[in-house]
Amino acid sequence: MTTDKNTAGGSRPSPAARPTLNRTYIAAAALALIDANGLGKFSMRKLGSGLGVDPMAVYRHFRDQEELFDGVAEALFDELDMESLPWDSTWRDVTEQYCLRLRDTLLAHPQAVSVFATRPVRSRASIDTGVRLIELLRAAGFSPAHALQIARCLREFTIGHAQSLAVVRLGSRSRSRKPSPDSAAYNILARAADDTEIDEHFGIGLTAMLDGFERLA
Amino acid sequence: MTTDKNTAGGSRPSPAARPTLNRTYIAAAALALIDANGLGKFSMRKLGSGLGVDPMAVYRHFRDQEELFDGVAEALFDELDMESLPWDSTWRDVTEQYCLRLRDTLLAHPQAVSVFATRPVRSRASIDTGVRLIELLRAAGFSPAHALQIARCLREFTIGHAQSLAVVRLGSRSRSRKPSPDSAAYNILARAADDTEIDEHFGIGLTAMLDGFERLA
DNA sequence: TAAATGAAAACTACGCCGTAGACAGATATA
DNA sequence: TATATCTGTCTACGGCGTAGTTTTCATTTA
Repeated sequence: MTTDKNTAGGSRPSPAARPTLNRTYIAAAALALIDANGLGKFSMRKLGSGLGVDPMAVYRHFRDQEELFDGVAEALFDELDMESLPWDSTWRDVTEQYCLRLRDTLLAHPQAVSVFATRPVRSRASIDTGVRLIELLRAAGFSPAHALQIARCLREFTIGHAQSLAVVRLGSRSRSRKPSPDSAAYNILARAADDTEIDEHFGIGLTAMLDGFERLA
Repeated sequence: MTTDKNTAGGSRPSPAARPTLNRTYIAAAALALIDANGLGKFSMRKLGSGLGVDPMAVYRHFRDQEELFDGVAEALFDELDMESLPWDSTWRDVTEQYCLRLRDTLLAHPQAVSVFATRPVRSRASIDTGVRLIELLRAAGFSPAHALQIARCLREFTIGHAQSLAVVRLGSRSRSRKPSPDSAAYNILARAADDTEIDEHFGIGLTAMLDGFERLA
């Protein structure tokens, strides 16, 4: 279709203009495309055209779209920069920073949150971080089982929160903000919702959970 | 293509065999299809064929696939049967049962969890339940803002947990269960993971959170 | 009874999608 | 130089969502 730049002969536009594809570069481009247009409008063809490359070129590096999305999730994890957490601080400090950073990073990519939420990240970096977190909790006096359970709970709450918030913030749905159906009870809800920032509760829930975990030590 | 049952004339297979389409019936069929084949393999055409109907017939009742999925989320909410919660018990009892029921219902449809997680349910029943929950928490001594925040936290943790668990349970990915990379630290994690049921932590996190909320009253 | 109405479902068709498979050029290895 | 490998290209197929149009049929009205 757009064969105007590759004129019949089949020579590439320029030799070293593009630095050869690789998984992380492609995954980053895919994430950018999802950020820009939403997951629903993503396609392998658009990715190829965004990369200035034939759509099938991506398949040299990823088996299929699913595996590419695994790569996108991995890219999101890498963006967390987990090594820079205050690992020498208290377990409570570390876990809280972990959650906040996870939340902020996901919310920086609201269109990609569900990609991250719907698959396990199994990269080496991810596993190492998990191990490190468990070790920290063990050192703080938690049993191995409790350490694992705490880590799981925090991760799930944070992702659930980010997902929910991303939905609200993107929210192309729901035209009628306040139908206000003459019920006093509903007005209480509406008023409370008006007065409450949509993300204010995360800190409260996190504190509540961490407080609750203290007594497991 | 499959015109063998409608032989040229165009008469339907049987007059009253199918009770005319409607939103809830179609949404239930869509949910069943998602349960059976996964969200990725769902298509409007398969839905039509599953209903014994032309694919375009569904568009009489839903604007497009997105709106159909809204209907699926609503069907999931209705399955929660929120009216039957122990509304006369303590706030803690009610909220705990709410979370457990939400969790169980979502896990009964692991392939559809992300449909529920990625859109707000705005049906009358859903809003009424929300209002009722807020009222209950208010009556228990929480401020309107805190009531709302507590409800949001519990919902997000529960959905995040269900999503995570659904991913693990379906998990067609990840062939290598235990690569066991000779690290003692890793072995601790692996051992803990072996000894810890994958869903055991939900109760712990829920209790921790609810304990933490007690002090807000 | 017969004609008019209107909703429900079917049919047709368009452009986009994921990706299998064969191929071509560049680069590394012998 | 000969050969293998690695990367990106090209072609093509079947399936997809859904816009636009037409058909069917139950209901209403004359």
